[in-house]
Amino acid sequence: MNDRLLHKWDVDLNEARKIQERLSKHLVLEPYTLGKCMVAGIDVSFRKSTQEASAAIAVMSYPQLRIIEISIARMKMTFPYIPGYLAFREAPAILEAWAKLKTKPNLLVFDGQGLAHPRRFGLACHLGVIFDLPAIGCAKSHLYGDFVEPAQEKGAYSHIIDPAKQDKIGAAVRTRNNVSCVYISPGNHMDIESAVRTIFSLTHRYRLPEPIRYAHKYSGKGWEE
DNA sequence: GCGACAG
DNA sequence: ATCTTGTCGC
Repeated sequence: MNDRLLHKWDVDLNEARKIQERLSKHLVLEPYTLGKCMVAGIDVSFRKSTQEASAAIAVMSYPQLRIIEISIARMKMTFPYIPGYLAFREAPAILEAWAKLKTKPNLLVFDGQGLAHPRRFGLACHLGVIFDLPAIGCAKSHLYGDFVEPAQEKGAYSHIIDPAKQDKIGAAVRTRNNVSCVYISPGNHMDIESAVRTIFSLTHRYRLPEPIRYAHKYSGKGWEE
């Protein structure tokens, strides 16, 4: 964790944008090779009625993909959902769940965008930079950039292009036959091809990679009592 | 002004 | 994301 880059989350939109632009200078895009490690799936669910957020971090061993530890944290949410600023809504709960985690993972998979973002700094980049760990954004829907629909067969993918600079910022990926795409982009210490390759390695029977499936399952399980 | 818009 | 039952399709 790079404590020097921690900042307040209760800010206005102009300040939030400046924080994204400042922290994005710390992004490192580089090849990543998946090997024996601890991989974490991270997801947050909400309760509209109580204005509460529930973050879950599911740590799994790779390549066994067995659950090693689950950390859940609930808290009041303050920041609204604004496309392009998801980190300011979800990060506080994620950081609290992280603090309670015994097993610190060395690869992070987030339920949201990474580089495929208007300012190239989605949720996966923001927390990937703060944790200073390899991170991947794995979103269930598209936010920013142009792409052509990949073939329907598992394994097919096409690059997401930034309409501003015309360069690659991610990929629309078919993880199973005849399912909708997932949108993959680098978070930190990761390049596009490494991110796509890694997501395929973490995906088995379902559309979403295993760490994300478990994180989603447990984030919605923090409401009992 | 119009359409798009992670969770 | 959340609020919700049954229901269409492989």
